[in-house]
Amino acid sequence: MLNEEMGTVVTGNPKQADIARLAGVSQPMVSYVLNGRSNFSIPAETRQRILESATQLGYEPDQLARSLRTRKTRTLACVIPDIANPFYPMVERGVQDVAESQGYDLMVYNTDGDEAKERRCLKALIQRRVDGVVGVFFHLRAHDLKPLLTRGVPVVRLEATPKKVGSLPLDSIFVDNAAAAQAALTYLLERGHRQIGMLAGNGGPQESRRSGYRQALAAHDVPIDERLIVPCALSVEGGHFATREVLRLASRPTALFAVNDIVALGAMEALRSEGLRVPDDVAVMGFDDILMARLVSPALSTVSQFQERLGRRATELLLERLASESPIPGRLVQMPYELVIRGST
Amino acid sequence: MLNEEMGTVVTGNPKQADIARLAGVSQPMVSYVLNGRSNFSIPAETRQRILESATQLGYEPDQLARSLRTRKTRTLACVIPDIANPFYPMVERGVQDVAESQGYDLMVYNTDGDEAKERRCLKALIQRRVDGVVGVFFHLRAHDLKPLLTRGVPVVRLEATPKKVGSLPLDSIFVDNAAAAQAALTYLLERGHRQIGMLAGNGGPQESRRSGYRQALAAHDVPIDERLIVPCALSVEGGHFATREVLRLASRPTALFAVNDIVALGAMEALRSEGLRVPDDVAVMGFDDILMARLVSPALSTVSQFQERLGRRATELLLERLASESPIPGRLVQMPYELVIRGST
DNA sequence: ACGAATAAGTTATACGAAAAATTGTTCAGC
DNA sequence: GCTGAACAATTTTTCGTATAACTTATTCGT
Repeated sequence: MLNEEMGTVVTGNPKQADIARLAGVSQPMVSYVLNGRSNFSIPAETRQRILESATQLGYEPDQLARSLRTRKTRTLACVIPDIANPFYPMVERGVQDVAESQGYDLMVYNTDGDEAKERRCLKALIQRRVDGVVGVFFHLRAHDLKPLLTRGVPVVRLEATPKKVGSLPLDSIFVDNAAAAQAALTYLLERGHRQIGMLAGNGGPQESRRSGYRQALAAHDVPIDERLIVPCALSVEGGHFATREVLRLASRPTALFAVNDIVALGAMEALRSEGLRVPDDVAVMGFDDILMARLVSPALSTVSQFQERLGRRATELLLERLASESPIPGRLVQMPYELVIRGST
Repeated sequence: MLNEEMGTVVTGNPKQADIARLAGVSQPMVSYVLNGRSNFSIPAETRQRILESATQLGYEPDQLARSLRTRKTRTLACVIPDIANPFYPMVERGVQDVAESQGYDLMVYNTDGDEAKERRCLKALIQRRVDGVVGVFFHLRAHDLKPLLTRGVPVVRLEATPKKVGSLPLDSIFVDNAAAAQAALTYLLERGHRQIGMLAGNGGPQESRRSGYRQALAAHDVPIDERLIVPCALSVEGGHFATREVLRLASRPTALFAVNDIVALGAMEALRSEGLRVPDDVAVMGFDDILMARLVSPALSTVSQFQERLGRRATELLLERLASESPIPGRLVQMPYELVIRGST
């Protein structure tokens, strides 16, 4: 298309300068009108002319340029280990919905709980100048997040245990995993189980859940048989395999507590393939309450963490900081869990 | 901290200009060294001085400024209906992995298959100057994507039917859902089923699957009983409810074909609650092969679309365009499906 | 010894929008 | 008639980086 003034061909996107030329005003005038924030009045006729030129050219503002100038990207980041882990989609959805409601877009990073990836991700967050971060970090501690925090980027961590708070813009939102695991175990103990296997790996919230397991047994004066605590990969196959292991023991357990629902499903699969009935021969308890839990049969007893609410609340904390002018000291927010008893126990 | 030259307080992030001052060179020199792309040589000593100054100040490049200048954001967008739908996490993961391997970060948008949200999303993609988009669009057609495409932003659509290709940078990658549904139905027909119910709603790929259902019946000269085609919401509850409906019919089906696995699981739930055995009383066939499918018992027969591969391949197509200097005409790529027979049929 | 080529920089400008500073003009008040 | 608000709009500067274009010595071939 041709520009009437000079006959030059206009490549690329129309910008405010193009609108200005067409409307016969200056570029800043266009900016003022389009953003509606000028401390002085603009004649309705001029305003109209500018708006019309804008639509005529099909103008779309360049967020990059705007962000560079304003130092705000209207972008949040959601850092999680793995979106393919059924626990996280609902978390992300919660984050997304709250972010979107306030006009923020979302970047998503999968770290696989890998330290190198977490660090790479951190660097990307800094360089991209995201406005805020909600994330699950298995390796990065408050100290590692400092480069972000001191640059004024608030972070909300999703945690499994209470964390110390400081003055940096770092909040922690947590479900007390140890207490939740203890509640689950207590239920099994009260149902009369004494030989209870635990399937868990290392890292992340698994430690807290295992310690909840220990505390519950101790509280009921049940001696802890270390052989019943079986290391296990966080997958269906991991649960399957670990269950076969534990069934070989002379002191075969009457109940299994899996570190999460995926592992629990693997356990149920293994039990079924061994011809054992759930819950009559072996009871199974999971953790997380993913969608699948209520759909298997028998339906899986588990501990719900209300993942979507977790994501929503975390993002609310973040947005609160972004809205507030005065600095807010670090906060620690506890979120509820709920023991969900179904057919598997 | 103080700047030695003027005693001014340095707020904000260190920038190249700060490094330059510290190293006693000009800002462009810093840019040249840090990016390693100068057509002229730089003495090792100067280079060293600059690099040291950079690390000393804890410099992190500003992607915003860089993107504004280079017109590249190294950002891809992944547009999907709902990450909480178990079909999509693996797609996203595939996209993410390929994107990451080439140094691209990912923005994720959930549209809920809602037209207004799809349009809002489109606007955001334009304004943010993402480098490319892979997405599932239920409402936006090629024409609607033009604002993106003419601005040079390539798009890869995930589809359920073959699409026309043009000269714009728009690719379609599809699994022939009609053929896949037909294959699933053919299997049921060959197993002797004649009364086969279909649970499906409207929109998206559901139309293709329903038409595959019709074609298969027609090909086997089985008259189509419209009452067996039950409208159904895309959820476990939807499947449950629709199944109860279909069981009320005088001509009760001996098999059910659900439009996706979630609905199929709802159907199995309903059948179980009615005291019917799967597959002996009623066989159930799903679609998608989500993780859950193989974990329920009986395990669900279904049609796999290899979601992760879908996401990976789509992103590869996108990156191919971004890497290529010469324009590439629109492409249409067919991806395989696979009938997965398990215990439910 | 001369011009050309090279080394090692510097200066200037663009990217697009927003914010700050500046220039005119009009008009009220004295 | 003059000062100074009030207004209307313009011009300039800024954000941080990349890159083209230009400068100044120094070296080198002939």
